[in-house]
Amino acid sequence: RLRKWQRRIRVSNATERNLAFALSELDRMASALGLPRTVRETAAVVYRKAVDKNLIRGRSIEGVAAAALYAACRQCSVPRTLDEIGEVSRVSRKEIGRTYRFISRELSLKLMPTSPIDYVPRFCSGLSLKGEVQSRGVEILRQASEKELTSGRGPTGVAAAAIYIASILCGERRTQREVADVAGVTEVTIRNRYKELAEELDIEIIL
Amino acid sequence: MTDYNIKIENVVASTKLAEEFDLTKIEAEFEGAEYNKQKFPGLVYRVSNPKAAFLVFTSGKVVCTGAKNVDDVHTVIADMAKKLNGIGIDTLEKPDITVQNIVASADLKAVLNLNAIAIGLGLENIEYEPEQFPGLVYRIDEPKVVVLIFSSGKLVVTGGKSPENCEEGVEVVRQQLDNMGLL
DNA sequence: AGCTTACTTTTAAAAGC
DNA sequence: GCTTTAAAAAGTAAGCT
Repeated sequence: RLRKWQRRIRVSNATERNLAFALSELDRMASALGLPRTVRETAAVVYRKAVDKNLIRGRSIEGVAAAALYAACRQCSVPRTLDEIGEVSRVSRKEIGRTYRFISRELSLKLMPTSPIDYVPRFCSGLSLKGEVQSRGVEILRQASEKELTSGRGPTGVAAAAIYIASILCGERRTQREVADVAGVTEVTIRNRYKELAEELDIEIIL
Repeated sequence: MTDYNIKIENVVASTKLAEEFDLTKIEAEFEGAEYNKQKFPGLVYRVSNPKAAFLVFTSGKVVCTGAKNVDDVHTVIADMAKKLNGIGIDTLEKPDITVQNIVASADLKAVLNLNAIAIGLGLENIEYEPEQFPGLVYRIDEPKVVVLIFSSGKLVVTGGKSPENCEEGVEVVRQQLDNMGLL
């Protein structure tokens, strides 16, 4: 029947229109965050899976798109915090977080919590620090992890503290404020974390 | 030796003390009572000795929270009924008091590796987002409680209906961590 | 730098939006 | 889903001196 076909076409149009909108949203947010094409493609895959499983019902396209992007960043080891995703989305950080938990569970993404190490390259380049400092920072984080100094602490804060220490050890000192601004944490957090790392890992910091 | 310092921190209970309440009258008679219908449909009233907070509704139902143990809940609710009677409001004779939730804290006395625990318990069974909150969230089916696990070894058990539920919850977590060699 | 206050998470009930 | 209550855990944040 003609009606039936018209309805299918209408649904199809709506579905395609929604998908197109979601993909443009992913592109817009990814561009604003300076994310590489691979991450956008990963996010698109996550979003399509969510659509295929009818996970959009009762949720906004923008919310699911933001959550898919958040998940994709983590899958690609180039994490952005919920706050950062929230800054380029119309949806609140709280809604993105709740949607992320939902699709993460429904799609069995099984993502490990974000590692502080994955933030090192981005933070270091934001501070114009060379590969040597990055390596130092990563090494400090590995030792910190072995000594149980990262459990329960914010990944960005620990990463920032490790970079702060590494920059000093490499003779390319960055101030706590500079590191704090790039990492999106307060100077107080850098101070608390770096003091703990320096003491527990026996690192001498001479200012 | 099996000293996990399990301590009940909060008990939430509900009951029906009357068929209906005139919250405006109670607000006028009880010192410190707060009632803003547009803000929240219940009247808020705090008491001490034992310390607790009440949410009183026009339906005659009441929510009691903040008590440190189940006995205190009964004591405070009985006191509340007396106070209501004191201002000329009749209350039901034998109110059915239901404990709805108990929050307890405990200490496994061991530093924990939350990443290892996340993998051990199964990423699909837990929630651990250190960027958001330092505790790992573990939902147990039997007893049906939620346990927050911290790297310090401290625990928070919530959702239980009885002190026993909380103790069982701690034991379940302790045993699972022990079996995985993470304690 | 420190102190204080406050928000993050979890849980449950109540009545209404 | 939100609103309101209380409470612990530990990390982070913000305001004030």
